[in-house]
Amino acid sequence: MQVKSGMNDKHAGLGMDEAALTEQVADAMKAASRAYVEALVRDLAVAGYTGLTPAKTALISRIPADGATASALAQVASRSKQAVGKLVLELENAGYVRRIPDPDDKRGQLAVLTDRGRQVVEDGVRIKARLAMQASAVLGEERMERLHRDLEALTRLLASRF
Amino acid sequence: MQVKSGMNDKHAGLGMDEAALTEQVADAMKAASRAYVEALVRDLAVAGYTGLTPAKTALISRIPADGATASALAQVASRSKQAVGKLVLELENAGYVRRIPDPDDKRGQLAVLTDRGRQVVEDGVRIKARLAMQASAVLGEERMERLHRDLEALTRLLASRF
DNA sequence: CACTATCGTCAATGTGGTTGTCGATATAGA
DNA sequence: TCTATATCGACAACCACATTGACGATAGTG
Repeated sequence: MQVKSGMNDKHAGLGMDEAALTEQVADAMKAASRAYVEALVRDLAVAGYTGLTPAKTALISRIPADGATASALAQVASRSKQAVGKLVLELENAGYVRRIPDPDDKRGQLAVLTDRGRQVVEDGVRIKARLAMQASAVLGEERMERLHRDLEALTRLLASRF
Repeated sequence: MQVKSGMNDKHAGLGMDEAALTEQVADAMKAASRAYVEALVRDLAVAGYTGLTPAKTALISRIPADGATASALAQVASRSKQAVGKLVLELENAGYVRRIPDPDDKRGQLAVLTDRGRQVVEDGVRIKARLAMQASAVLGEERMERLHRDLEALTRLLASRF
């Protein structure tokens, strides 16, 4: 926004530091998001739920009780149909999901949770709640919310800067 | 930490919200870090530097003026030698890097920047500085620093919780 | 009935990474 | 000096995650 003004010289000494700062922050964002997902997957593995990956855990938690088509899941998960189809297949092989013919559409399959699938989703919610409590214990809720807001503000800035 | 106490009922109404919060924050962290890297790569592409990807931009900025071996780069970039070797090869094909025999070690190759490679690193620094300025204009430096600290605190929490 | 949109799948590709293996060279120890 | 052992970079295989394009089959609309 203030980029138009030619006051580059003023920041000459700080330019490097500021650049390093944002890049470090970007690295920190990536590290933190990875750490979160890995903690979730690891805790699930500890609880006995094997064969899960970050992408699969993210997808399975979005399967409603009455099932969903791959296309519907693709929409809510912002993924391609192909990507979802593959993940659903792997979730089926791992025993968390069963695919049944869609009674309303002979083209489609309905992905429904197995008993084990329902269990992993339930335990996933518990694990996420525990992670949230631990995070709040360290930062506090207010700080978590500000973190969330600031991250979204940065995302908006960086994305809409086309 | 407070997980031992059995006061789950007390948070019954908030449990879901808190869980959703951290997951949303994790998504926000991922989105923001992606947006940053994509902004960088896109700005470089606009500046005429094609054939670059996030991983390549991250690596090329770590190549010192006098060059480095793949193994040395692997260490500073926390990647495997193979991953670095592949990226260096692609950077060479794109014209940003040249590999010369290491005078001190007949086994190794030295990756050195070409003129174009030096240019892309320089312009990358400028682009990062601009991104940092824009970010500071939105959040302010203090808020950026707090963001950084909080992200690192969360990463520590999630990683050392094994 | 014909046309078009959508269903899920196949194939190919891209990006970013891993482990294991291997010949060649470095280097330290007996 | 000779012999282990460590390291260099490369090859192959593989994994995770995602994309686009094409396709047959079915749905739905005019």
